[in-house]
Amino acid sequence: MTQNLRSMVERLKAVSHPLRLRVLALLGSGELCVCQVAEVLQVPQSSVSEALRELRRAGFVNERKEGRWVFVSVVSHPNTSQLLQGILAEAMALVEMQQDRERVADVKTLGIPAVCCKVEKAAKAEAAHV
Amino acid sequence: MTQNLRSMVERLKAVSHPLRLRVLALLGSGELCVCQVAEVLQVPQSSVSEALRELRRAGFVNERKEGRWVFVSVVSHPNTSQLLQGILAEAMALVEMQQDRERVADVKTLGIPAVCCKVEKAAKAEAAHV
DNA sequence: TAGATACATCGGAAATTATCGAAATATCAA
DNA sequence: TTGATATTTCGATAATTTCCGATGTATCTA
Repeated sequence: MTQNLRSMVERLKAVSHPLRLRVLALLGSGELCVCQVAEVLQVPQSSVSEALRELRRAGFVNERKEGRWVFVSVVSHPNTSQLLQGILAEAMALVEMQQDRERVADVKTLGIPAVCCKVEKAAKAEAAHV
Repeated sequence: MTQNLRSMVERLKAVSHPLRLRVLALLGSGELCVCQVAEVLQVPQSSVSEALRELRRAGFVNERKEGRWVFVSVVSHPNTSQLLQGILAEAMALVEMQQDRERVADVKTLGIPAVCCKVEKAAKAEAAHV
């Protein structure tokens, strides 16, 4: 709101990208840490990190550090512009996003250590195909 | 609505561009012909034409041919998605757009011939700096 | 018909963006 | 401290986008 043309275009560019829009829609269901996002979307961590950087620059997501982990979420609704609300609502309604949400549910029930910590993740994977 | 990720990204890309967003916001105030848009924004006709092509592909604007002129307008509101409404509302509120709207008022009162037809336009320009 | 003109498309060089492995940074745990 | 690890930043190529003059197309008028 009350911004200029350039900044509005930058904000729109931030979501004009498949991965970045997927990440935003994913966070629409609640806070996640970076490795959870990478796990759900099955993309390199560096790509997720860069996507989040752009979404942060656009003012769409917040970050919260907790030790080694960085938790990201959509900015709180009082400050949310009508623009973000419209984009988020429509993105979350996409068919592709429902699959992502299913994977989020799994990842959340497993918990962060099983998803993000290498050793526990490896152990879980091993147990999966005995 | 009820679209896929790819098409939503394409629609967002269509407005992630200064000229295209300006054109959309301009049409938010009402129908104009292509040459009026070019005159108001002071950009080459080919650029306006290309901008409108993208906005049309994205489903944001309609066209209506009348002889040599092509009139363009924002798609009618019943079919308008929440996404377009949010983008249009925010774009029309930008400071840059108020200046554009002032120029639109001038252009509309002059009428299409004085703005678009080369001979009348030249006569008007000549009269302006006698 | 011929000329004028509103608009669309084309060409193609310049600028921007995407992508992801590799290296850097920061935090934990032993 | 040393090693492990979650995340960010860097590098560098590939792909895409931007931009506008030149050309093409369709419609008007004389």
